[in-house]
Amino acid sequence: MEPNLVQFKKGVLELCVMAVLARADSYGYDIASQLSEAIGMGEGTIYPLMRRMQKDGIVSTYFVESPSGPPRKYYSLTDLGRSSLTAQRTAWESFASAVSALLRPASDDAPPGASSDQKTITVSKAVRNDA
Amino acid sequence: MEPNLVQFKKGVLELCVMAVLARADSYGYDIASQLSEAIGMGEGTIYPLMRRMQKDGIVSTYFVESPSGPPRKYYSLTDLGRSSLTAQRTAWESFASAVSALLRPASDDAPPGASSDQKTITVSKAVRNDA
DNA sequence: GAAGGTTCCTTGCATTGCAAGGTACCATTT
DNA sequence: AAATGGTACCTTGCAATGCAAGGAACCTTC
Repeated sequence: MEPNLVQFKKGVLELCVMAVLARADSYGYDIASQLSEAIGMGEGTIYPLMRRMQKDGIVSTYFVESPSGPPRKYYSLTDLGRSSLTAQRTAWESFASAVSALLRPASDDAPPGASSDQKTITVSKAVRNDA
Repeated sequence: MEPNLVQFKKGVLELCVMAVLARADSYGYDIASQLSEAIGMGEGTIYPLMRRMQKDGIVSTYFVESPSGPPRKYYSLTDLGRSSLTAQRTAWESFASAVSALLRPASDDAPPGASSDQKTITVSKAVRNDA
């Protein structure tokens, strides 16, 4: 994954982790692998993240022996985690659509109920004298 | 805007600023106002950001007198800025669609050409003993 | 001249993703 | 049995960066 995605990844990680766990319980190394493929998350990121989420009551943990290494620490979404997922998913969707709206070039940004401040600046003829 | 969006805002700001400037040149205070409405960006954020972008050759600046305050420092996308916008827009779209894919619950995540590692973990019967 | 909006700016704080490094378990190879 | 390499856990330090809070200057209105 190109390194210039770095800037986008911030903060959505928790949401992605919750999404992964909503499908099935999983353990750190595997979550990291999945999210490394999907959005380029590094492994070093997952453990602090998971600890934070556990501290916040989003996930609970249990151990399961691994056939190929140290015991796996599985994470499971709590009820709080599930409701947090719902909330954050909504927040993400609204955020993403706001960004998409910004991204589309036309100026049809006056959907029904717009605030109608005197927000039209009309840069008319700005004299340039930049370097 | 709810404070729990904070986590999503990171890093996309530059893209949003470029999108705003692609429509029309603008000045810090106004960009901040627009993005404050759209995605909840704080004013204190814009000035370091703009300086960074100028240093990186993404924008150039020129001053225009204001009828209602100190002179406005207008920002204009450079050619580099325009191509950067294109690139980052693409990156954003692919990132956003990756997150959306994660977010949709079904497990149809094996599109043509999947890597086919032994990636199927099947949590089968994990014995829970969490606290 | 006080108040308040506009417009620029800075400093300090806190969050947090990442790279790099470390430990340990297990199986296979030499 | 030593070495290798994959799995799986973890930590430390760095760097980026969004924000709140504060400040200064310009302007208009009361």
